[in-house]
Amino acid sequence: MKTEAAHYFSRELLNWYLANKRVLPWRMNRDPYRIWVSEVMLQQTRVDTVIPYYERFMDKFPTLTALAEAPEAEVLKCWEGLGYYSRARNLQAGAQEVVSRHNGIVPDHKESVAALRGVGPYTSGAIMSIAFNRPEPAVDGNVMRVLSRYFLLEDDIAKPATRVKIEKLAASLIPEGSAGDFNQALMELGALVCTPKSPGCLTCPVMAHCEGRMAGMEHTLPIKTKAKPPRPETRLAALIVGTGELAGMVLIRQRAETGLLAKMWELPHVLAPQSAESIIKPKGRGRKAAAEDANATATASAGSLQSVHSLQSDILCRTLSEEDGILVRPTGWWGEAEHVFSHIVWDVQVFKAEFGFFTSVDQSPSEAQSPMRAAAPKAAAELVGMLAAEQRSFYELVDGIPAELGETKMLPPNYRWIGVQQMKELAFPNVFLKLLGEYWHAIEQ
DNA sequence: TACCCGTGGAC
DNA sequence: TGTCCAAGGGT
Repeated sequence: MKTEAAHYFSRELLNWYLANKRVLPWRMNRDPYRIWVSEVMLQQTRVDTVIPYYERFMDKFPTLTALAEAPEAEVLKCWEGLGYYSRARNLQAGAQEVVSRHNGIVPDHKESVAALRGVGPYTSGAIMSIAFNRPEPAVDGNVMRVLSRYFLLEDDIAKPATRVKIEKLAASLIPEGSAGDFNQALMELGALVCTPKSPGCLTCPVMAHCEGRMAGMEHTLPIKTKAKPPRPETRLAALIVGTGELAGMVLIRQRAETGLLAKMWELPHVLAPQSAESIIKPKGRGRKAAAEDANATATASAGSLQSVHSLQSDILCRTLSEEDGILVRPTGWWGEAEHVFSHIVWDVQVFKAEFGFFTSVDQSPSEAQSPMRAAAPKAAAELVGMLAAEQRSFYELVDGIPAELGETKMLPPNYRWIGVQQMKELAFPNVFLKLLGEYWHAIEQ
């Protein structure tokens, strides 16, 4: 059953959309492949951000077959900077499924589309309605906000059950024969008028019967529980520069096939142990205050930030040898960068380092020669003490590596030396794109 | 269910 | 500067 208010809502919204819809590159036609790519890119991503990526992507992979047959690395490179990289790999996997299971034609069949990799309830509904005009709901954050306000729904939209409920409502509102336009109208209204912060009720085509607005609740709806704040992590990264024949090159590594930033390239880095992190970032304090603390502590003990950096670079090199089996020696602190994920915040401390062997025995740290040892903050003293013995033998090992072995034979399979040119071929997360960009720029001078 | 997955813009 | 959050899906 459909109430009078619902009829009014659907009609007015649809008319508004037809008169006000934006011109967007994925609205040129109703090619299911083009719709599909746009919907995946638009997941958790703004229209303005997506447009240039979409243009480049469709230019490079104009057809579903082209995408299915492309090297995965090229797809990932095309997605570089857009985030949520599993979307790119799942999209290609989905395209390959269409090739193998549906003769390369996106099926006009709800269950088949929904079964494709990376296609969930929203994307399935979007493809079915926009490309095939099938009366399926496509409920995203916009739709939940618009309908929560219009029908004064106080369900928590962060809960999956709420999306299911709103899907049923949205399905009941689809006007005969206009599923694609109506679903896009709901999202367009949410994006342009019924916005999260300051909804433009005065220009809203359905203001007259909006229950949320009539109750004065347009600013409090929708109800949404707050997300957990991201956990902070200090990452110790190595900018390992080549010497001799490898001068001008940098050592990078590729991440694992699953998980965070899967298959992306990066500077080698390790998680700073809690004990070391707490020296720099006392609990519950901001980074700035923490840095001042570190300064103050270090100054008081006649060491300075240098001592903290020395401790960190020792941990970095030791952990890198343990975890990846590569032997490097730090040559100094290089820089810092922040990287914010949905659930983690990285404070990346970058240390310059050299690979493999060292010719000068004088560079070998010892109790007497390492300023960091003598000057380490009290909190670090214990940790330094524990590490000292291992540390000495570690550097003795590093110093003993012959040059030719160090430079060529001892790279793990996921490690590569690159010059500035390979940056165009390999996909990096933004933080390493930025850091490496700064490095190439610096050595140009 | 509750996490895990990026990034940038707006306020 | 911090906070929210954007056309979500996978596990």
